[in-house]
Amino acid sequence: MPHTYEFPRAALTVDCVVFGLDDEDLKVLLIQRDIEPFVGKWALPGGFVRLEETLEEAARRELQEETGLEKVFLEQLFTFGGIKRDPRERVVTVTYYALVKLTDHRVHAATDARSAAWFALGDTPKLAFDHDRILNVAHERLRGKVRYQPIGFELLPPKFTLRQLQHMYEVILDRELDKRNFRKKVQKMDLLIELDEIETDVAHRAARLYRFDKRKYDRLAKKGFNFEL
Amino acid sequence: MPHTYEFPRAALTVDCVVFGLDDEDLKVLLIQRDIEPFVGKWALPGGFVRLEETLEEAARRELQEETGLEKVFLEQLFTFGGIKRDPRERVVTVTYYALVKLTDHRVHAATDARSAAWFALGDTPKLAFDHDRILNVAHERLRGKVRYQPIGFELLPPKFTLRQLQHMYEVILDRELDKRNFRKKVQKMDLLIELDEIETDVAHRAARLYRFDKRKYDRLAKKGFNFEL
DNA sequence: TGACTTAGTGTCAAACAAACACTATTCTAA
DNA sequence: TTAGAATAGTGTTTGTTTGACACTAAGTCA
Repeated sequence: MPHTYEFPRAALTVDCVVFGLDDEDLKVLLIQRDIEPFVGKWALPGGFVRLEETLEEAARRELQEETGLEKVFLEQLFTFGGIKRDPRERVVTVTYYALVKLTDHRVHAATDARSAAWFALGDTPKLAFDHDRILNVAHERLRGKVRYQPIGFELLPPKFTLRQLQHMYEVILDRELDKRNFRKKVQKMDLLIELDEIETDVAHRAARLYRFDKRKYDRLAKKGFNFEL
Repeated sequence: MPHTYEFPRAALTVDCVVFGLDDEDLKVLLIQRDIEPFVGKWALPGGFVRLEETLEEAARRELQEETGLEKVFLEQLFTFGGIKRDPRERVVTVTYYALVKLTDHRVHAATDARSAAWFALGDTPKLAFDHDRILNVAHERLRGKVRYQPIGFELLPPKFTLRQLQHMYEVILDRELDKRNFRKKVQKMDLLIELDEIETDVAHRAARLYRFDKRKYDRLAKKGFNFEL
């Protein structure tokens, strides 16, 4: 049990900002803390890094343990190392942001009885630690990155309509886009596969479904192609 | 001396990729290690984080101690947490990249007798640890970021010619730019202050000097202005 | 079958990007 | 002093991209 070092060491954690999208808003997944400090407060899912796992492995493990999520898009965000960010002792946290298809993960009773819930961005409670700040940084990163990397598709189901796609960008970028110009642009990129299917269960004319052509994108990206919305 | 914890902890370090620019190339500042492991090998300047300093403070302190550099542009790059990246034990490193005006810092005998030297990118020796990879990530980040944030000015002296500015972009982006189009573009941005001075000590017609108008940029950036080369 | 809802489509004008070449100024060296 | 070498500095044209803008088609529902 004792682990002794010549110099004092900071504790190392990972925290994840999980974004999901529904018909209305961009949402973030939070968990309610069941231990001190900040018992009862909402916080980002996360926890301590073990010596035998990489940072990303730690992030995925915590995500799975606390929210049940697996195999999600996950990317490192920033490392926060403020001296007093944890009241107990020095804790440095490596943060990640994740994008998930909310349709696949509607219900999320956390596996370990801790409660987890989706909150619309801009409607989140005050969070534990400096997690409000982390959430902010993540949101900005998402807004910035979505415009020049095709990560937005991670928020949509595999088959989607052009309207859903446009809506996703409108929500993230927080501005309206012109329907005709938007469609012109994405079609010209030639990264969408038009399917022989249309949406179902809508109370109006059904729209055509598309898939994102990831293989083609990866090929083009290697040759220096630049996705730009 | 004994610092004991219930669970084992990784050591935490910072490492810095310091970029400088001269008339020829983009350069990186390396130090030669004088302790194990990798004695004699070249490496990025860096060292252990102390409990009473933030990550950025640690990076600045190490930079000052090992290379004499102070008050440089410094931004967090990425956190590397591979399990075996240090042969001794688990070490997680938070990396930063710095941009310095090489003209101000031509000679860098390191203050603590460790030797430090500038290497042209693409002409660096094999580095200690995973520092080659870190250098690569930093180089890519610089290439990406220079196009939509006016950080390139950090590599130039306060007063510079349009030719120097263009050359800086050509070196970083690794492609030639059209002189007239380049000048048109930067002048239109209206972020350069034309000085009543021209360069000296050149064996040909002297060019006009300019300054980057940081105040104006900061004002515009707040209002959502987007620097794009 | 009429009303409602969303799908899907094209044109024009303005701004921007990319290609392109010559004259002007200063210094150097014969 | 003058010819040559080096870089400064400057506009136009053409094709491409962006942004504004409105109607018909298809399907659902009452």
